[in-house]
Amino acid sequence: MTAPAPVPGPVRTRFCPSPTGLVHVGLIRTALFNWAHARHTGGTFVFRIEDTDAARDSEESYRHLLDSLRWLGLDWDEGPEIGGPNGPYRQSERHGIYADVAAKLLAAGHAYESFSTNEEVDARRLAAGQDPKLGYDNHDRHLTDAEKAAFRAEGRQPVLRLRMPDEDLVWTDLVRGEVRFAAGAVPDFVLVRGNGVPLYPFVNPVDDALMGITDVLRGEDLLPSTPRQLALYAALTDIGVASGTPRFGHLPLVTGEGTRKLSKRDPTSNLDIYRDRGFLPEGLVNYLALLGWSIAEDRDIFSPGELVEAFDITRVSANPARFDLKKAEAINATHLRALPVGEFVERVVPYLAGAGLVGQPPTAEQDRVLRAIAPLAQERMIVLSEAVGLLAFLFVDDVEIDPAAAEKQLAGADAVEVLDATVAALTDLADWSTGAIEEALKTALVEGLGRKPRQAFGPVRVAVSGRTVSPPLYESIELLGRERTLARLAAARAVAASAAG
RNA sequence: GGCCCCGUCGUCUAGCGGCCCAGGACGCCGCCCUCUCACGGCGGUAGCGAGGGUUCGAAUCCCUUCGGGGCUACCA
Repeated sequence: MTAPAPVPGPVRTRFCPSPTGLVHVGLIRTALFNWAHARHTGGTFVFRIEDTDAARDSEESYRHLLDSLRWLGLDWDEGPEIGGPNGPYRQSERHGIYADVAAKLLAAGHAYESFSTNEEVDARRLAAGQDPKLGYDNHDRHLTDAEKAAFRAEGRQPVLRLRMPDEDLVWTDLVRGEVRFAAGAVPDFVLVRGNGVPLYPFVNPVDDALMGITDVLRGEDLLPSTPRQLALYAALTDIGVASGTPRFGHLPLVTGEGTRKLSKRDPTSNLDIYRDRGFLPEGLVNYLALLGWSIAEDRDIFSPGELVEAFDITRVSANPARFDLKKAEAINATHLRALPVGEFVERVVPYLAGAGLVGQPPTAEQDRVLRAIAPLAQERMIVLSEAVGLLAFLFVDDVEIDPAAAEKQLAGADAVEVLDATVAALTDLADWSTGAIEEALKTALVEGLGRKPRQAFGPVRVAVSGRTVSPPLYESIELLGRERTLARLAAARAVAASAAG
């Protein structure tokens, strides 16, 4: 077969999920590549909802899908809540269209009515010494009117099958190059069920054709269904429903820990967990884009804008890609650190507010503290939710001292001595600033007590922040203020004293 | 079983016949910086699945083989 004639015109891609359950990261990666390809080429990105499975689809899942794409910044030009010239964009609202196209296909002879039951097909395969797994045998292609009438008289409802061409089915895959299926390898498949309900392999290409989709980028799991769609497109083009065959690009599968396709059951496949933990949308987009694509030989950090600028579908790798949480976190952390202070504060406030630490919006004082600590916090976080544990001590009256930290740093007479010296140094400190605090503490603890900095500041840190790990001490003390600092030092001293017995 | 896809460090990848006794990133290890933790800097670890060709020359092209994966519904 010669290469099919492409759909003419500028690029039009689409994303067409079913609203069933959780939003899968592999699905999002597919959406991302379609979006990036459309944006890069100045084309159009169409969003269509394939909600034809009433049993599994849900309105909640539908809303969640829209919300997820919006959060990631994957904006669509045509689709739900936006509309467009090729709507409606929910399959559940398009039923009338399919019956009409099916009738035309039947009338033109591209499709035919088939009455064979699965049992009959298997029996014929077996009788011919063949493996029943080969499937339907194209037996009903040339039924006479009398034969059809006889079947109907038995009460049988025929399915509608597409007549597959007797030639190799070939296409040049955007990511894999030429792919070929031998003539006869794919049986005539079902377009419409006996009960009149059209099937996915039929409605999906019909909608793509009607919506003028030029480039179909989808998961590799759908590659085996492409020869059927090629045949369908040829038929649709013949009857004037399609204006050509789209280009196909089969994206590598996203795998989980092993080598298997990342399943919907795998908790790590759920987009929500990344969002809830405080991944930045641009961080996740950056990482997801790396699953099968690379921007340059020596670079892997980029913004969505830079992705669009550089994206080239023909440079997408054909290998399966494993989702690596560590790398995703590293990429996100880099984006987090690069955030301007104001923006970081804006994004972290919902997490802090959610934990009851600051108001929504924060008070002027909370905002001042947040902005001051932001640069120090940013380089210690990989996701936004970590701000809660890291910064809580700045927004409460009294800290709760972590038992393990107390055990480690407040366990003896040494700690008492250090804390006493610290109180003495800070109580009347004239200039309550980071620099003056640092100088006062070094003088009192390092020089005065003759301790190594490491040992000197441990108990102070735990007293002030409640933890052994915190933002830099002097800055923290300054932001905390004299009153709370001294109160915490006193409280910690009591703990240390009782431990010292 | 059949059809199809894939095969470079542990992971994601660069590489499209000489620039590669293979580059980057994450991870891991070490050192430096240092009030903790990070950040940052420096260094290290580790790979072309195997076998045949083609070629002056192959990670790159061809074949075979092995391995991994996907699909095999009147689901989507």
